[in-house]
Amino acid sequence: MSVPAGSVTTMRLATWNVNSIRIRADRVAAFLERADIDVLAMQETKCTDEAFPHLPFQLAGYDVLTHGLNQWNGVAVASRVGFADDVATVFPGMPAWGDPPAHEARALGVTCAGVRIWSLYVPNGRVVADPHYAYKLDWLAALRGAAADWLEEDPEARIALMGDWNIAPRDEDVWDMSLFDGATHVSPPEREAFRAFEDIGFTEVTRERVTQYTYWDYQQLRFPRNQGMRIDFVQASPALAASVTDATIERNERKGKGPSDHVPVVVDVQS
DNA sequence: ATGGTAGTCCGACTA
Repeated sequence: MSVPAGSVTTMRLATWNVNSIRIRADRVAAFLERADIDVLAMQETKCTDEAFPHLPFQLAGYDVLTHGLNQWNGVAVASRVGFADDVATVFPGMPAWGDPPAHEARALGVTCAGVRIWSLYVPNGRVVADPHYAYKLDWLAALRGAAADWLEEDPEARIALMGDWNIAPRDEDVWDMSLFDGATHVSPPEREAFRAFEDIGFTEVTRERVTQYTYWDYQQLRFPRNQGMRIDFVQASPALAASVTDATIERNERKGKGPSDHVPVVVDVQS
């Protein structure tokens, strides 16, 4: 980014659950170019670091840092403004899962042009009675604790917690609340876990700027009927939230051949 | 029409 000193420039950040990057790399790279994105946080890449398709991103002018262990989960960040060397694949206190317990590939922290980006794939939870649900709440509580510590260390830090939160924080974030009675994504404890980021100073910066679902199930003609959910969000630290100028949800990316079931969420920030 | 969608690695799991 070569600009005259003193001029105001903006940086476009985006997050997108790509639901397998190997079958969608060309489509994702084309979106980055078309939408003029500087940094993209991806979730559900569903591939190992070795298998990640870097070429389409390189051709579009992006470098990609990846964190994938197997065919499940997987996160990555593509940047055309570079990366600092402070890369993290877990946040402090992040819960492990499984037997033997291990950290899943659900978080990737990188710094791009002074913004600390966390690409996050919050555990789904499945059903309220499932151990995955408790894991989800533990994971969110640990993330909040870590984020509070980062802000305590540096109150001016520009931090973006962006990704697939697997939570619909408000009733209007699902098309029919009666169908979600007793389900995950809308339960009070999940909603409180999401809201509680406010208490440590974070602001969800897309809500006040755009109204749109971010996810439509592949089944039951959910997209043509606009029966979706809003579950992808950007929680910004105070310094970053203050520099946000716009936000969009790229609904058109759900159309056409071979879409992800999620669409990109874009945030413009002053650099 | 007793299925239904789409991804992974290849009958089952995840979302």
